Amino acid sequence: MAEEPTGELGDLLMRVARTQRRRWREALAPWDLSPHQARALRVVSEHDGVRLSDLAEALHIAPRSATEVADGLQERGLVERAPDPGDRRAVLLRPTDEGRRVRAEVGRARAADNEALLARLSPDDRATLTRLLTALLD
Amino acid sequence: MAEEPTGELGDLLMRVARTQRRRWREALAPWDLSPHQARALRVVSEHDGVRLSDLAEALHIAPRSATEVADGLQERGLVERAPDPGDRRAVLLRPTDEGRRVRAEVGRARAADNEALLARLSPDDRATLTRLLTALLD
DNA sequence: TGTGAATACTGAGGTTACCTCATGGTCAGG
DNA sequence: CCTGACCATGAGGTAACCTCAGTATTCACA
Repeated sequence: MAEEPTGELGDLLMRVARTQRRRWREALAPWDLSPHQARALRVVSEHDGVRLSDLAEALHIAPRSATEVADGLQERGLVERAPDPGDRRAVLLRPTDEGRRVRAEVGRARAADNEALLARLSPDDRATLTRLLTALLD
Repeated sequence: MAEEPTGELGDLLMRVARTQRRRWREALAPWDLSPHQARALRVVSEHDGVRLSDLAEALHIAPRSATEVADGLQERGLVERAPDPGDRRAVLLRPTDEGRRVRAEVGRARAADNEALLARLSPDDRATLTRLLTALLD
């Protein structure tokens, strides 16, 4: 039972996305990070001082779940928790040096992965694709 | 913490896919089916007489997990199990009348959903998008 | 033609990544 | 200074996967 032929354009889009997601997951394997963790590391690294609740919002998950994502990154020594000086209820997440290093490596891997996917498109085609996809996002 | 600006083309693609996946999940809500179950119902309806192992392959999951997907559809009365006359180890899945009806409804909903997504693209743009996405699939 | 290896399904039990609800500490407006 | 909202997290639950083992059956072939 092989793949069915590509029917709708929507199907096609989902298939490309699925392929890319799989590639991305594989590219992430050397660091033993889930896509979600990698994204969280990026958010934390970019904002330097991120509340758990903000992380939850960025990741579109419940605040309680952000605690667990942060736990995972903290166990690996990639982020650390610090009290928010302006609000003693809150906890701020910051990248460790190791976290910054890993995040840079992962960023490079992601760029390379992206480039590999798009290698077969001309610059014109890429611009066109960007235009069309942007149009689909409202 | 709002959405970050769209950086890479790969990001853009994933965002469109994610939006579409969410829309699709919502469109499926009236039938209380997961995307996976809907896909399984489609596979079963199209082939009339599908082994569990074939379903597993079509869904890219372990055979054991296909049993559970089938259980879910059977509980809802959408498919039924029957012994394979040609191999007494195997079980064949068939849609019930209700299953066929639901699958048709879901198919219409999916088509409408797809159409809604693509409404803002001209026919030319759709053809172009199809070409570009196909190129990305090797 | 009997027999060992392979195959089909499923029970048992584990993992992951989410969730809700409850709790203790903190903030802020009246 | 008090009441209601808000922050993070413990406790506990669920859905959708997985592996491993077991039973029934088929198949290859000596």
